[in-house]
Amino acid sequence: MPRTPKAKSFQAPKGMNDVLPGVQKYWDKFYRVVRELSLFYGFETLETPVLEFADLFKKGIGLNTDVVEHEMYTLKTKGGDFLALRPELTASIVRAYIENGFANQPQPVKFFHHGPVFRHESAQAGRYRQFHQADFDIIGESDPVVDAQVIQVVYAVLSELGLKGLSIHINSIGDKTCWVKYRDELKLYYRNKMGRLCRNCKKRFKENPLRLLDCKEEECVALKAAAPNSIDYLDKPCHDHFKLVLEFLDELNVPYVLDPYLVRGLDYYTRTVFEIIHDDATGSQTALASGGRYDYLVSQLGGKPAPAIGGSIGIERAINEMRRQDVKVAAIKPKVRIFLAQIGDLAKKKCLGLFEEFRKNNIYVSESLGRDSIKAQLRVADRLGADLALIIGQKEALDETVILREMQSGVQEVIPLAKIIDAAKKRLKKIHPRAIANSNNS
RNA sequence: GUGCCCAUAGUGUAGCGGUUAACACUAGAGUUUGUGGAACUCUCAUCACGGGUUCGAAUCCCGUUGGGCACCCCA
Repeated sequence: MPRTPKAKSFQAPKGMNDVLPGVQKYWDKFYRVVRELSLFYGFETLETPVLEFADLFKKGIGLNTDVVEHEMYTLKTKGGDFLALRPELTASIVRAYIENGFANQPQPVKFFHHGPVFRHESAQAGRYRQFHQADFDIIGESDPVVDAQVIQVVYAVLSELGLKGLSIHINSIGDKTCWVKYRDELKLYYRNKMGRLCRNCKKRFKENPLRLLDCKEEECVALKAAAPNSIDYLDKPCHDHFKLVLEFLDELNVPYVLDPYLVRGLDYYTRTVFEIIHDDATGSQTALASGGRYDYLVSQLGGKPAPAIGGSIGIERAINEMRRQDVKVAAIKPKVRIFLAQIGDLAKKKCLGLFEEFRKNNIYVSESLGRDSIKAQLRVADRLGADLALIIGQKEALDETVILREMQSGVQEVIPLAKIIDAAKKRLKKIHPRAIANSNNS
């Protein structure tokens, strides 16, 4: 049933947020870091549509996962297509890989992808209905070294952001052959303990015993302690693979914790799975990033079989953590050197022209052209911390002159309009002998 | 989807059944009209929305919406 807000003024839909100017500097920082590292590690940027066929996710992520079952935004188009707002990036990346014939390029292919994703769940701190992910994926390579590399990039991004207290939780959940054995073992273990399991877990026992290990109910956690580990049921190839991943991580000197009970909520994972977690003082943990290997996904979505691994960072979570840890981030905001003040329409016109000229000379100028009172304009100039104010009044506009005022001292001089750029440059150089006058940033 | 808590100017708060809804900061206008930083004056809230109880509601009750937390799940 359709519903529109009753309130007289509109609000953003639940769980969807405006990113206000005040926090842009964190986003800028994030994108700067992530772009730099993706280039350095050889990931090529890929962008995919926000909407995909709903089936892509049903098939890719798994019908019985919460993400697909309860959290997907779906819609039917006029043409009758069933589309969905992407709940994650991996399935789209794989689709793009197959559709654009990347299988015929030198393997592996390394993609960097970022953008908004959507999940219809109840919003709370660090959990939104629209949030952003940055994804690193390597498709077409099974060597465990790329597992380590993906983990390394993701970890590098978070630590380059200045985040402290990160730990990498890692596990291997094996592949199809291991699962058969392990699932049986789990069922065997839990069979006579059914009575002590929570309601959800009773369901899990039937549908997906692996998820029993995900439960946080006290009873279930207790039972879990003695449950068989997936690691013990890895077959030889999976075991060797995992062992090498860990050895590579040792070599990279990234801190990790073996977490035998780490299983992920998406069906496509095989072998390596990981989460990068921040533990805060109160003991609560937030996953800032996660990922894993998905060796069957490409073929499952109709491509020529290709092994793959990926990791994604929750951008909002990373940024929230930066703010919580009080990471110092400089705003990308040019230092205001010159302020243009005017009185009268003719003067406004002259200011408009001057504005362009300063821009071409790479000098950052500011203004408050909409304000008519000179007093109010100078107040703004002062607040912005401008070094110089250039004032064009009615008289100056007619004379083709400009008043150049040094804000600090209040000393003024009348300069011909034609010479103002040079005069202003010279004056700025005097005020900031070391700064390069034509750099527009401090 | 479940449970608990919350909602007053842009921000942070006061108000606890009867007030011109208060205070601080911010913002805008101004203090004899062409010059900033101080001071002062003024301006900015249909008290989230809708309904009810009451002579009277920001204040009590119900619903909605939104926010927070926990569960669930996840980034």
